[in-house]
Amino acid sequence: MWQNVFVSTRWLDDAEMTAWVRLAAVLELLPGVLDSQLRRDAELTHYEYYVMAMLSEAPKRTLRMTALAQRTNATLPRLSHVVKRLEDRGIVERFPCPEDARATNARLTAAGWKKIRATAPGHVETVRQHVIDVLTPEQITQLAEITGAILESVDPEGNLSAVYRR
Amino acid sequence: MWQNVFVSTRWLDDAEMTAWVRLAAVLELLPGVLDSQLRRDAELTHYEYYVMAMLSEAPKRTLRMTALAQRTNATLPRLSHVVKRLEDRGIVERFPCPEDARATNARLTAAGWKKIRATAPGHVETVRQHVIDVLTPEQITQLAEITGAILESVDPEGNLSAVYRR
DNA sequence: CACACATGGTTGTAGCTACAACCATCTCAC
DNA sequence: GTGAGATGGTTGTAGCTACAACCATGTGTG
Repeated sequence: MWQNVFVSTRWLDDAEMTAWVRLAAVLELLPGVLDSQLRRDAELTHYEYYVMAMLSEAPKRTLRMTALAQRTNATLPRLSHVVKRLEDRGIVERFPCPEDARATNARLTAAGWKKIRATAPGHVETVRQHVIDVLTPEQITQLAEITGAILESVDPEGNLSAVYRR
Repeated sequence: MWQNVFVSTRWLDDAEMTAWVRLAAVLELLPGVLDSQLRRDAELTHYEYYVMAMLSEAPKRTLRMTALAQRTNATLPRLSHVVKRLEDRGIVERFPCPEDARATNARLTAAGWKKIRATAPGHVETVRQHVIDVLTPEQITQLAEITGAILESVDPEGNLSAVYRR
């Protein structure tokens, strides 16, 4: 039975294998690069930065936990732990949602707002250095198309952010 | 001074931002998808699978720890921990390198070889489903070029595998 | 209006990774 | 040949994520 699966498997050809091996390497290496720059310059993980960035763009710098989890591509438990730590550091604050007693709102504090404004330039520079500036404008467009297609298969119900939907 | 940095920052335009946000989402979501399929079907993380795959392709299914770390894009401490666990499970075995008493060789056992042969078809199918088969042949080529460029900036000295060098 | 189920969120814990400290062996200049 | 530094690898530990269990509130059906 395994033999049958084995022989019927559609293995990857050379071009496919090259693309996949490189993508896997990016998956492995790029997060570490982003994390260590943010860690060094702002004592922040990339995910923490993303949480702050999403809050900073929201009305009143406030979002419900569920919405924030969607925008940051994370599960609720993970977000909950992270927000607790950010709260302990005075970067965000949590308060019950008035319209729905089950829900919790997270808001960026003044200190958090100041911190992300100070951190953003260095982070953007890192993203430019390792991703944007090494690609041509055509490749930027291609990358958006390619990642869009991958995301549709990884998150078919659109559970996550609408940011990347096309 | 920060003001100066702030105003001189080259922010991302719309096309750049779209590409980056989507890539960041892929970075966040795809590893989880790969991990959970392998975890469910073979009690393996994606990284453990990769370690086994690299060994399975090597002469005598044996590699030195340093070479294995390079091929799997990992640090030596990380690899050391992972290999110890795989050794406890009877999937790999370690023995001192005859030519260099400092070095250690890792070898895939017969059980490990059997396991990866059983696991590979399902994993390849997952990679096809979420990456390869959602792209056109042109996009596969573009993806290889794009990830190649990113890897050159992330790993400029070529410390890691030659697999992705062009 | 009561019950079942869905939704929103938190908490406990196991397991993996990063970082630093450490040890052993090799290389080479003198 | 010996001391200094480089190389190869392991181990300890702090911190983050995944998963499961849990609780409170909301919603809909009879």
